Amino acid sequence: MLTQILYALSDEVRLSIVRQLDEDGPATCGVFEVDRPKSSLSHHFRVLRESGIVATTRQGTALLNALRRKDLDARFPNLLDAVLERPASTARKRMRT
Amino acid sequence: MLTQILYALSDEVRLSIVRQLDEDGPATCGVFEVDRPKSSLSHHFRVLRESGIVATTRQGTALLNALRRKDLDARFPNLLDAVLERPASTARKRMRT
DNA sequence: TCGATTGTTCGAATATTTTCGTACAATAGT
DNA sequence: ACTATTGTACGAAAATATTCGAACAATCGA
Repeated sequence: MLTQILYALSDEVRLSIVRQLDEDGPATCGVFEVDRPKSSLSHHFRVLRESGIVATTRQGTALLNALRRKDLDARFPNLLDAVLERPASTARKRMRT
Repeated sequence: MLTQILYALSDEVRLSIVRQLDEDGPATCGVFEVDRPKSSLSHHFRVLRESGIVATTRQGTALLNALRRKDLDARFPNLLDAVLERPASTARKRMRT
């Protein structure tokens, strides 16, 4: 649901997580530069997961979080790019750095 | 602030107001098809106003609300169109339609 | 000025979110 | 099996938002 996505993105902590995921690619919860205890972070990741913005998969003992860019772009074209203040993506492929 | 805009748009009542403003143009508070008492509506309009999404001007005894499309597009390109699920406006003049 | 129209403001109840400590669960390595 | 590493789940307190009735304010027309 759109409002659920907008709500998830309307929090500075969660938005900063999404920005970092967009810039650096999938990452485990621990690496995020957010000044919060892990139980708080876990809550924010849950909100991101339940709104469909992030997908989480287990990677050994850690959990890897990835931005669901394709799903989001398919359902709400340009929304993620607009929120991330990037030019609208024209289905262009990202290159490895 | 971006999060403030996203928050304002993350409520069904406010989003429906924004959609109606987008489709029908500026309107007074009374005309909106929202099942809420006026004090509740007033609250939602305040949130929309304070986030910079809507501008309100007095028009006789009523208040006219207008979507601040230009300001929004200037500061957060494509955001409003993406939220309204419309194709991104190119804001470019074209010879062909 | 009176009365009708249109919204805002106030205040308090309700609901929802955020926060964070503690306990718990899953996995990996030794 | 034991231990360390990563997160989740729970629960309760604090912070925010929503809701709505009632009172108030601004404007207009007669």
